[in-house]
Amino acid sequence: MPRILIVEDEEAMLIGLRDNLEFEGYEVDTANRGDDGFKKLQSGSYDLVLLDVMLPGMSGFDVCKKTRAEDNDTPIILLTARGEELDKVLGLELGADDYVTKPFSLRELLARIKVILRRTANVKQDDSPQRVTIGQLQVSFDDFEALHNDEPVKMSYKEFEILHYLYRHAGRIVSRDDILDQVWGMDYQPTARTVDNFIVRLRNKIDTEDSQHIVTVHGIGYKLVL
Amino acid sequence: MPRILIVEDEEAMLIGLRDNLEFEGYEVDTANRGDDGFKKLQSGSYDLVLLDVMLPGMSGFDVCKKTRAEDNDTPIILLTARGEELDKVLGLELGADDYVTKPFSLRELLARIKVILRRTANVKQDDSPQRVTIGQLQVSFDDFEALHNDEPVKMSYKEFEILHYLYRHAGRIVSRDDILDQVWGMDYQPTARTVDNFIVRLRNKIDTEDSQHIVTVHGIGYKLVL
DNA sequence: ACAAGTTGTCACAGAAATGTCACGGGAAGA
DNA sequence: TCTTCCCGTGACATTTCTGTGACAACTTGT
Repeated sequence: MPRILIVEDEEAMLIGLRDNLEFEGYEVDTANRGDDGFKKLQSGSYDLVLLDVMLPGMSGFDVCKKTRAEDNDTPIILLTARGEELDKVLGLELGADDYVTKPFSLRELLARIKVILRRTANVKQDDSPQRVTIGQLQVSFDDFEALHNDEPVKMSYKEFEILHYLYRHAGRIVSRDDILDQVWGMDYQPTARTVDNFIVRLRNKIDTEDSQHIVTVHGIGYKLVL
Repeated sequence: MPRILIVEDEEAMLIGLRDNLEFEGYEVDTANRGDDGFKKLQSGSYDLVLLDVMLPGMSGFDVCKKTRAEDNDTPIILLTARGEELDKVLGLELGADDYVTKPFSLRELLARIKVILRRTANVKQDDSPQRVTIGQLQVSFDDFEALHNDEPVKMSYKEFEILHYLYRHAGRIVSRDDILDQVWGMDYQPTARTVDNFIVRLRNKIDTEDSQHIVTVHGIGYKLVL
């Protein structure tokens, strides 16, 4: 099911949206500050974002612009209050995909979400697989391929899985247990030491002498910095 | 460079689109009435049309329908306003290839244009000779023929099928199960080992010592590299 | 600076996946 | 019926991947 991020500071609205979207079967994540939302967006792991304009930390407009500036194409629906600078939105310069004006009907919002998800689903099919840059590697998680200067780099399935997990949570700290649960599953789990070993292998392929992308957070876990 | 026709009555939008598309290197022609646009389309000399829905003279919907009725396959992207009968568009019954909802981001529109042009470019290529080069072989999937230095190489039906499947997904990884499902069908399926055997046979015919075209991706499947 | 706890690194062995081969059954054609 | 060609299988060799333990190097708090 598609993953949706809601960035909204008004508690009641946030909860209302979350519950309804979850009821519709979407996976929902939330943020109540603009800057937090932006960070979460950087992970690139959402299929769509509902973005309030008036936000503490960073305005929805800015989140939108900065996201696009990073070549992040995650579809964005802006939630604007009546009278807010609609011109900006309409002027196309922001890079948002759609917007709704508060107060809006839930059915209308849901319809728009569906339309956009459907549209992007099509685009994704046609488009070549997503390529992301991590350190000195160009990685495509879709077809398990990693390139360094257009030369393929060997990576095992587990290495891809771990890197993918780190990537989806880029910028955030993940514990060894998180990784074990996600990649190995709750049932069978090797030593926590095993994770370190994979980290070493990944580092050898990703990091260079002058740039560390997989950072150790002593006592807690690891963090992927893009 | 591809030729694009813009049919749009709103002056500002028309000019904005035209300038941007020209900047991207497209050849652009314009019309500001539905009936004019339709006439220009009849010449069949465009690679793509951006078609507004709300138009004087003839609606975009009608232009779309009549164009298709004339067996004219020029790709059409509809420019719809919010709230317009999206259902119709979505139902594809009109024969449009895609649509964007105003307000749309320019980057999105450009992306869609590229996708469609690429798609149709491929189709055109497919009409021409059906002989492809895979490794040291010249293969024609239509007449089940494989040549190596103009000498026919024996290949069984199943070998062709598997190679064809790999070829259609060239560059992407296909699992043994994918191959089994596609070539043998969901019902009867031999051992996964069987696939390996065919891979060996194909490799003997395709690969040379210095160039591997059928690559194994450990733990996942195989990938054909052209 | 020291001790205690964490993490980095390495080589190795068992496990799992793949490569390869030869053989038997079966279908199509002679 | 006999031959020939494909196909699928199983056994075995080979390659690749995983997980572990040992030890070095590093952090942290005292």
